[in-house]
Amino acid sequence: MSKTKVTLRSLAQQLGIHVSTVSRVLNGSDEEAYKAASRARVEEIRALAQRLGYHPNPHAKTLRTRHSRELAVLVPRLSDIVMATMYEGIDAAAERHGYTTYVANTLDDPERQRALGERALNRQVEGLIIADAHCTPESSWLEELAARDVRFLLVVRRRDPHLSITCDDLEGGRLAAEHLWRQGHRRVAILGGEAHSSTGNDRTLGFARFYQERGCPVAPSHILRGPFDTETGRLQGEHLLAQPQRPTAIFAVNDFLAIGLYGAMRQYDLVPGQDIAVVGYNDTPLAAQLSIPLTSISSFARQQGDAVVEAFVRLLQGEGFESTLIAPRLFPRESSLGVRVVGES
Amino acid sequence: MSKTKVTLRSLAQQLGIHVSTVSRVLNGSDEEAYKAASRARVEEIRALAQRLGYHPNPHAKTLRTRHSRELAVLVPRLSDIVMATMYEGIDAAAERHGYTTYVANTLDDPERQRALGERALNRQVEGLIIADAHCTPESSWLEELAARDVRFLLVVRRRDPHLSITCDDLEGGRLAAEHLWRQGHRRVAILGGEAHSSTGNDRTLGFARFYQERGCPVAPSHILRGPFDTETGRLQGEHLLAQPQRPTAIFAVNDFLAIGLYGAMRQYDLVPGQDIAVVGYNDTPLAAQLSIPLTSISSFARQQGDAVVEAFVRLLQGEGFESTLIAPRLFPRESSLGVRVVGES
DNA sequence: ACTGTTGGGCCAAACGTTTGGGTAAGCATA
DNA sequence: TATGCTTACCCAAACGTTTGGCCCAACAGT
Repeated sequence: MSKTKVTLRSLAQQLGIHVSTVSRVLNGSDEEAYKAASRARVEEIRALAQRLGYHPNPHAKTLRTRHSRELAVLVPRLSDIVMATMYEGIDAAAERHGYTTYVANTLDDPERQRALGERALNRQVEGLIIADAHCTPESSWLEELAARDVRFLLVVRRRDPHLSITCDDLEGGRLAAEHLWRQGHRRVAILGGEAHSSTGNDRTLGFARFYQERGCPVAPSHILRGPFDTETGRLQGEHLLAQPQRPTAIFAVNDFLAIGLYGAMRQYDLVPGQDIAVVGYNDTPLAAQLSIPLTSISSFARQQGDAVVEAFVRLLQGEGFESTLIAPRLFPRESSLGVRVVGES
Repeated sequence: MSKTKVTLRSLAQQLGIHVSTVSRVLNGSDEEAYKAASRARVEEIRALAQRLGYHPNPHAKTLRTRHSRELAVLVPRLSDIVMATMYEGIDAAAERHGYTTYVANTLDDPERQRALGERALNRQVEGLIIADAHCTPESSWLEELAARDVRFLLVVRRRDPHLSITCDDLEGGRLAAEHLWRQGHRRVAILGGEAHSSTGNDRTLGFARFYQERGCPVAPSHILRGPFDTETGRLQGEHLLAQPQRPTAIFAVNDFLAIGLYGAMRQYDLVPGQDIAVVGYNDTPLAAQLSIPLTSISSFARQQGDAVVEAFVRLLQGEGFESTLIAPRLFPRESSLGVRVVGES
């Protein structure tokens, strides 16, 4: 095939016309094209480009126009199914809009976050999509970015006042609480996740507030914080179950914590949904497929990814934008139904 | 801060020297640098670059050198934990070598695979890492690539004779078989995954061959093929369990199939590891954390990702390379231990 | 006949690098 | 004194685009 690269110049040469004409024809609208060349020429140019399989060199284009049509995405880690799913949404939406994306694993480490973010910026990306923001102020990187007029958008995790697209996690926590409250659970516990993440905080807070408002606050000793993983779920589960006054229901702010909790319960010969009600979060594909299907709250990760890109292209086009909350939804399943609540109530 | 972009030229201007000198100093070795400028100058240039935070424009660099130091990675989907984990390995290794990677979800669709791969090539990436190869010849894209001298490497899934880095899945299947055979299982079944993927095929084949060689071939009706997901695992599990002569052990070629199988078993009031032995594959983090921990075979996905990048940089440096198999390893857990095998044996 | 206007282009600079050649000054050597 | 070798640079072209101007011919209007 094309022994030699097919470029704007090579096309122009073959047609005996100037490269600028070819350029205008090939990347403008019809209108632009017909302004630059006659009808016949336009046809001719397009046909040749088609036949030879011309593709503009994106680096040259970027160099010239200073627009790379690239976005960088920062995630804690891609092997987290929620992040991966969210990123799929980003990827698909970016593709629709002709953007390419880089993704970087920051391991939730502020230093790596900064380093990788800056590297992306040096690579001339047009903006940053940040999915690993910490709501605790260990780092002022986001503020610096804002001051430097770098365009960025937060997703999944928020940190006000920066623009973000997130699930309404306060509402999600409330949903979980309401679900359990309705079934009579009064002694409940929360596996609350990392304190630096708004997801863990908001879900915990939304849940706790619901019970609080009904005069039945969640015992502080029943609110556990820690990493978002299965191992932690097991550990914290063991801890809770060892207590004299066991909770009758446990809300885990993500499904992995819930799965770990399942494991802990099994050690105590307790059955989720039978002895203790369990509610998870994120509605991971696994939730519905576990032996005992897990009640979970969907945060619509894919949609979040989609939405953040949509927001970004609007932003890049100079349109305004405000932080957005996506409504969560609870999917009730066996793990939280049918627990007979006994005792004081 | 840097109101204006800091470029080679801007540096040169401030020092009153020529841009080429700055270039040579800034990106060559010490040797190169000292050949291009005096000791004092070198210091001066480096200091200024440092102070102003100079970063070369990668697009200009690529345009000029025709080397983008970018790799594209094609995966079926990133929300598959195995792929995500493998990609983390790629990402880390690429970072070490100063390469950047793009990743694209091809949804295991040959057309998308081709389209996204070609798009990456048009973006001037230096090579393709392909993790979604089909071993069935619906598409001859790989052969075309080879004919065009495009550099690419397969990972996770192989398709001979193209170069690949994969887990030794035949051996993995054998490992599973040996494990179950030793515990007396003679009536076994396989959830074999997609027929277009070498992973499913090799694991199935390795397993079946082991039993075959011992005069106890796996019944064809006990070898089920289909998608790699949990839903399929449940369906195929239900199918197997409904048969009059139930298998006493089931090998699922990935953990998701196994988890689906758990669900099916529960419907029949059968307990994994007690009534039927189950072995999965990939040793997903979840496997060990399930209520009934799942015996699984690690394919060391992360290492595969790491290795494929290492291989790629060697390849790009013109060094030779041969397809490599990574040894799998079986992690025995509760799901496959302690099943009393009764009946003819 | 003179003055616009428009259609159909061409020209050249610029984006930020890299790199194969200079070249002038200074010094040693023959 | 002529020659050669260093040292420390400079020059210019090239990578593939985009884009603000410029230009010439043909035509319309007055």
